[in-house]
Amino acid sequence: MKRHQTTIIDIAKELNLSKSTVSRALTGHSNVNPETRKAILDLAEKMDYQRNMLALSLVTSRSNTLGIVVPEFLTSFFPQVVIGAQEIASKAGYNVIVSHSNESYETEVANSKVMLANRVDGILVSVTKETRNFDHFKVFQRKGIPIVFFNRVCDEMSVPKVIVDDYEGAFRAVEHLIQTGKKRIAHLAGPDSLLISRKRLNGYLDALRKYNLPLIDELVISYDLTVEKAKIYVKHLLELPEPPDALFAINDPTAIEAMQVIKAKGLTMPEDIAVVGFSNDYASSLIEPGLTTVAQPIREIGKNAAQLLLDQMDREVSDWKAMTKILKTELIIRGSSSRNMPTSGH
Amino acid sequence: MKRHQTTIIDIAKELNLSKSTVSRALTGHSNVNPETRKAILDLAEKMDYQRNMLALSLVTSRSNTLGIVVPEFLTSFFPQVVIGAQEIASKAGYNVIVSHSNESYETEVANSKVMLANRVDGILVSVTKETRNFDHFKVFQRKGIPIVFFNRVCDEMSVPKVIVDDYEGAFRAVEHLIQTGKKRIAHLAGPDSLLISRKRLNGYLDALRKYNLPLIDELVISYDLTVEKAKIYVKHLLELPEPPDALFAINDPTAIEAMQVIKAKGLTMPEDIAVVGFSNDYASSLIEPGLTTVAQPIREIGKNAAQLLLDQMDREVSDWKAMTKILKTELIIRGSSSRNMPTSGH
DNA sequence: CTGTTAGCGCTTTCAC
DNA sequence: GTGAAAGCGCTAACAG
Repeated sequence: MKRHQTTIIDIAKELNLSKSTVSRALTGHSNVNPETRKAILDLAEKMDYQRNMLALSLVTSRSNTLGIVVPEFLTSFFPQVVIGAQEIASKAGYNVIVSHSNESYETEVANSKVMLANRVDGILVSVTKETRNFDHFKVFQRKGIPIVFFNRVCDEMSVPKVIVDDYEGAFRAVEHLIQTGKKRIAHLAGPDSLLISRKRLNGYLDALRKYNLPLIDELVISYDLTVEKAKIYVKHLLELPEPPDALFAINDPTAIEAMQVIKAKGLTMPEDIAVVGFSNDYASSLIEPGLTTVAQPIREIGKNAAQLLLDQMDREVSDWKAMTKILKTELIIRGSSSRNMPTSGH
Repeated sequence: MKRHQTTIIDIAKELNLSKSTVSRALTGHSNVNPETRKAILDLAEKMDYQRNMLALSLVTSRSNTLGIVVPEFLTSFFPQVVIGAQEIASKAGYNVIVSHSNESYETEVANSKVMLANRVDGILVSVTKETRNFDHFKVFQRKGIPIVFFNRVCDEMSVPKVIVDDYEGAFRAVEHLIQTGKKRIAHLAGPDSLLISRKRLNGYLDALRKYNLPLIDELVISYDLTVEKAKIYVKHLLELPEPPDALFAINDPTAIEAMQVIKAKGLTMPEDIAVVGFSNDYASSLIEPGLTTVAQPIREIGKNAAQLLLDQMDREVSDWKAMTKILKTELIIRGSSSRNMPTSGH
């Protein structure tokens, strides 16, 4: 199905001009006779002319496109980051192409190749839970294409990163549980491959330590972030001879799954067991009781990451700085951990 | 910042071959000496060669890219549609570029131009609530680029569309409310510009009619789908001299906002007022009581739309059929409209 | 099996 | 002010 789109040559022929002149008029160069320019612009409009960015990119060797590679698109987190990033990108005249990897390493590798093949001028990345090898991203560095990680970052690459104070946030969350009198605090952690899992785990551990609570091995479980496993492990925890009296979950979706299981068992929150999540997803304020959680500035993460990327692109490769931007979190206390709080609401 | 990416010429020079041979080896053509091929493939790998899709697209005049234009990215609806569409697209070897318009007509027009400039081979569109003029999409038709609408479709364009049985779904929802004994059923409708608003409104009206309930004008309100307005109108409804005993909302986010207002007023659901939404968003099962809602097969919408688009691309322009695919909805009854139902849960 | 050539649509010197 | 020509990276005839 061969279609023909209007080109500058079509316009040039129609007006008996050279394509150079048409190009100049269309791109707003100065050296064009005002009348010629007007004729060109009018005809272009009339013929639905739309500049071919592919050809432009080929000649300028910049695509004016940023790539975003995210691990999933199911929870509201990544779409929101994308909104933030897109806002900054389009202000700077860049288009954005997004790909999600469905938490699959293979797909992530394939997606990164698509970004390369489409000659993105830079990429924003948050890796899958399976990703342990980062060669497919190191290629970008070798080629001199700026890369910025956010949220789920690659520890071994020296590039800019945008994260939140995961350790601090986790510490405060667990401290809060301790201060409400909880003693057997469980932690449903993420996979060890993710830095955020390890950081949040460390926050948990240090909070216990600071308040001289013993670390109870059976109360700390790393899992793969799937809904099914979350359910299984929460059930397991609740059926222990000495079940936990509180649960700190790696993120809100996990915490919410936990709450469902807890409710189904007929236990009450926060008395029987208190729950704290991480992120402050939209659902956290809707569920009953409201979910206490460590709020992250999600859209800001996207904005900061995009800005950092744009900053790199203005610089020489040698000038790239591997700075890590750490955004603040805020503990939001709701009914899942505190009886004095509104049971739900915004 | 001028970077140089490996090209087939680099490989050709290194191996003392012509770029044609390199091209043939890389694209898997048959007529290449196995040894030469291996040498080429190995070197390409070693040099991080990545085919330049921009150049390819220029010569083949197909970009192997589908565009998706959605009105917003905040609710889970559109990201889920994108997941479905992307699944089908990538199976067929197409990349996807997504743009959201933030419910702004201006942005939508700009986004459609970006799609054109990037020479997408087809687009999937759901329009903003502001869109009343469709010229920016008609250009695609004129250029012979297939276009498929979904969810928020353009009524005046004769192209394939994927929707759900909005009328039917709304009718069943309202019928359900009537059957639980409700008599003063309000409807918080969407803007009149959207076909889905009108269809759902008609379902509402016909249900009233069928059961001989009077249409009470003050109970039907069209609004702009913003959170703030939802709150204001729900409050208004509740403060009427004769407030409604049920509310059918255009979609789940609206219904959920309504529920917050109702709870804040200390009213109980479903006794004081029953609520029904549309979509079955994730949050609907979490909120307390669970939200009765008309479930749509969200991901299927994306899959069907993408498939319809691919079908067009295999055909001559003259063969395009403007068929409308209507997917089934299902009424999911939860605690917001029925006391016998579980208060929440999946 | 491999090389040569033309051309996709555009910008950009360099002339005139 | 405008045109001619080169070239971005690649594929696809057409030769050999």
